Formats: sequence, structure tokens, C-alpha cells
Amino acid sequence: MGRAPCCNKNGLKKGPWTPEEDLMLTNYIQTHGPGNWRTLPKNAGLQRCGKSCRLRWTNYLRPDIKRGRFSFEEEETIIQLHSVLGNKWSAIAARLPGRTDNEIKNYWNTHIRKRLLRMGIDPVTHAPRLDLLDMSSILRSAIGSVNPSFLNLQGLLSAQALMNPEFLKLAATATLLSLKNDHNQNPLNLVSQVQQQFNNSVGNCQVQSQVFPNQFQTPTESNNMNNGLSMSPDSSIPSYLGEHNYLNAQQNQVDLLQDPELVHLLNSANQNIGYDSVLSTPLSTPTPLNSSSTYVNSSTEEERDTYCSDVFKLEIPESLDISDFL
DNA sequence: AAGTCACGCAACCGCTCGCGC
DNA sequence: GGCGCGAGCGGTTGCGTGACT
Repeated sequence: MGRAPCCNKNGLKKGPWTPEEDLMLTNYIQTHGPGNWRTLPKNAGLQRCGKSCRLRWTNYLRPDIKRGRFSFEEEETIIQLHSVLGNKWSAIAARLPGRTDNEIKNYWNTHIRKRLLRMGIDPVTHAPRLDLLDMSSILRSAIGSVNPSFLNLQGLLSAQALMNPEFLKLAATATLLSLKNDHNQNPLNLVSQVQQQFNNSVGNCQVQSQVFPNQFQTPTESNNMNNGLSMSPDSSIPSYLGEHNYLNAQQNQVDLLQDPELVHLLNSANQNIGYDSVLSTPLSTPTPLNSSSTYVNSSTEEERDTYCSDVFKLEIPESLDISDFL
């Protein structure tokens, strides 16, 4: 469509607002209400476009705006909501009284995002950034220990799945397992274990054949996933929360999920992702919605397929040197 | 004291959506 | 159904300010 910017008209002022302009706008809205934003500046005697007036009012002049630093609780809520809603700033702002979407967006970009990055957490996925680790060694441990002859084209294609954050976690798990396991153990057992762990992570999603080529699918000789390691679903706890905070966060999440307005937002946000409604997440076993253990209780094949296709949206970052596992 | 740099925030831009004609 | 318009949203920009050299 390409509408012309509303401020292209001659004589309309741009840039920072003066106190006089603020006063004129505030007085007008308090007297008449905003009404039609396009006609407002003319009626209020302002040399501004309606859009600029609306932004100034909603982001700065509105009387119910809370200014000042974000509290810890607000910050925690923002992180939680962002993990579910993504960059839906207006939806996040709707859950934080007195805060504007613009303010939250700025705070995210200047504070929270940077802090998460420093902590090695991907601010987009909220997952630990295993890509910062030595990927080649992880991949070698996860795949390379298997007979190299298995690494044919199909194997390489399947290795792309390793770039999925969920599977990256499992690759790390595999590394730990390989260190723990008896060196004489059949390497295929390792794959089986990782596969089983992966299956646990994605619920009833039938994805094994996409992740593991047929030749990797061997009967599991040992279903013991412990091997002295904690393999509980809690492995998906975001590291920045810590166990204690995570429990609190989970409780908060449950509370949030009891909010019908938020539930509507969540469902809207998840429509394109294909998750089943977040309401299907058993509240008795709260689960981080962004985690590998997100429940997939989709009732239809189509929904499961959609989810699976998103889980395995395969992309190889340029930074990954795939020659390491060729 | 002057210059440089990094940061935070207000404001703008471009786009989409919803509605009325 | 197509079009124009208003409103809203998310990404980006640019300026002011404080810290640092």
C-alpha cells in the first residue's frame, strides 16, 4: 500500500515536544477527550500530526503512566511474558499497569536483553545459548562417536536438527552421557538414549525418523537414563531463573494463566505456532511454555504436524563449520 | 577542560489491521 | 471485492546526557 507518512504535510512540526505543546495537548484531551486523532491537532491548535499527538499522549502525557525504574517484579513479569508472547509489546504492556509498550520495549532492548546475552541466554528463545559453547566438540560427542560411516547425507541432514535449540540441549546431554558412560558401550546406545530423552521432551510428537535416520534407530539396550546424572524435566529450567526463582516463576505463570484476558492473548499468540492451547498444559505440573518440555497435547494430526515442523525448522547458521562433522 | 564514546529514551517510520463506504 | 482512512504496533533512529580518557 505504502501510505505517505502523515507528517509530510507542510508546516507540521517534528521532533521533541515543548512544555507548551504538552500543556496544549493535555488541556485539550482533558477537556474534549482524544476523539479523532487526525483532527485533534487542528482543534487543539497544535502544529503536529495526529499520530505524533497520539504517541505523545499514550507514551508520555497520559495521567496513569507510571514512571521510574522497573521493579524486580515487573522485570520478572516482562521476561515471563516475553518468553510466551515474544515481541508483542502491547500485549505485555497490557499486563503491566502504568507501563507503555514503548517503555517496555526500550527497557527490554537496553537492559534485559543485554543482561540475558551476558548470561548466555538467547533473548529470543530464552534458552541457554549452547551455540556459544564449542559446537564442534558437542557435535563430535553427540554424533562423531558413532561410526563415521553412518554420517552419510541423510545423517548430515539430520544433523541440521541439532541446530534446533531443543536438540542442542540434548546434544549437550549426550556429551555428558558419553563422558559418563562406559567407553566400551556401543555408541548406538548413546544415540538411543538421546533419542529417548528427545522423545520425552517433545511428548507424543512423532519425530524420531526426522531426527534420527533409520540406521540410528536401534533397540534400546538400556533404558536407564540416569547414569548418575539428573535427567529430570527440570533440565529445562532457564538457568537465569535458578531453581527457587523458577518455582516462583512457575507459580506466577499459573496465576497468569488463570487470567482470561491473558489466556486469550496467549492463544492468539500461539495460533500460528500450532501449539495446542496453553490451557491444555496441566496446571498440576506447570511447565515453562518456552521450554523443551512444553506439552504437546494436540488433538489433531494437523496440529501435531504444525508443531513438529516448527520444532524442526532447520537452519544452519553461517557460523557453524559443518566440516567438523563431515 | 575538551573530546569521545556508550547508553537510554523519546519520537519517528513503515507496515498491518479493521472498519466504513 | 476494492479502496481509503484511522488507529495501532513493532522496529529503528537520533538526540541528550553522563562516564571516561
